[in-house]
Amino acid sequence: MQSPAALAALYRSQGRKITPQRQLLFQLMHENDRHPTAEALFAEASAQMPGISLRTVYQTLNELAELGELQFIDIGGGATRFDPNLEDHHHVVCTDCGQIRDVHVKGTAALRPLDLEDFTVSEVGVVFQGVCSSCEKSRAKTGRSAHAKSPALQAKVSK
Amino acid sequence: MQSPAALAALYRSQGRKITPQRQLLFQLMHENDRHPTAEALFAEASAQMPGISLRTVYQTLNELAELGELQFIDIGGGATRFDPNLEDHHHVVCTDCGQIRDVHVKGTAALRPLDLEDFTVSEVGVVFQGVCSSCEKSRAKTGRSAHAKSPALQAKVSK
DNA sequence: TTTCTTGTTAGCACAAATTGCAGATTAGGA
DNA sequence: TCCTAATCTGCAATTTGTGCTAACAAGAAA
Repeated sequence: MQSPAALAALYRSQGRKITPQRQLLFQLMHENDRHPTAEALFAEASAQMPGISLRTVYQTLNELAELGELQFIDIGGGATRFDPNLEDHHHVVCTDCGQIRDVHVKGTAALRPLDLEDFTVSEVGVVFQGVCSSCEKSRAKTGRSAHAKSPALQAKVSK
Repeated sequence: MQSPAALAALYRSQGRKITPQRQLLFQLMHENDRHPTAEALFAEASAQMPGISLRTVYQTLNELAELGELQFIDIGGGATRFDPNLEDHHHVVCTDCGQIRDVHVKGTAALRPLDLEDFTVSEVGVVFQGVCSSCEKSRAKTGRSAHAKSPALQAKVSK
């Protein structure tokens, strides 16, 4: 996603208005690598602008996605997450805490769908699942099984 | 997912009961490669067993997932989809009609997360996005842009 | 075959995430 | 400053899925 200033220019060039709400959301999403949900972003925004509407957050996120300034990420767990990172990258999900991290991946160009006919592929997405180090630690302590998943991801992790 | 007969045996061995509802759902999911949503499966089941409850469909799908007999797939578009294919495979999504197809992929073992520390990866999932041949055709006819997405996937396709 | 116990089902209420709508508000040009 | 179209807010509605419970029915035991 571009800088707040660049986005403002883009918006103006399209006859869209620059409102305080949009400016705030531009700031909050710019270089945000936490993959927030709409609700999470709403919470952050509310702290700085009490009274801002959740509806406005959804609206703005949808606009930015239409403009190609951010991506939706759906990896199960209920809510859609938003990713302003426009580089060619992929995701790692901790099956314990639900945290999502960006990763660059080597070798995606060599991926070959073996039995795919009559289909024009335009994009490839890779999702790694595993356990982050902090969950690994708390797991060792509590002696939890490697298959125990966080409530957030329980039976929701997809391949 | 195992055959309906094998599943019945598995269920019995665990003290679970074999009900007509379960038998029907076992049949409908066995070797089903359409990746249905719970609602879609409910519709199919209702045709053969009027009165079956959507609640029962959800319940049975969750059971089968707990038993490791099927996977959940979340690729955006709202509803979770179910996949009884237990082979090591991946998915292709048509961004136009939302159809999901199974594919085997060569080269996944060579995928290397480049900037990933403190994380133990246990699984890798690959999703290809593109356009299936039938959508390609109807697209040529109507002259639709390559970015027009189906309502089902509109602004919901994740990487 | 009848009985009994316990797992299941159906159905509805409820919850979470997201969108539709409409009236009140405001950015930004005239 | 004024005007108008774009935007925002708040709420209703929608979609997807789960919690709960009374009615029901497998399947073991008698």
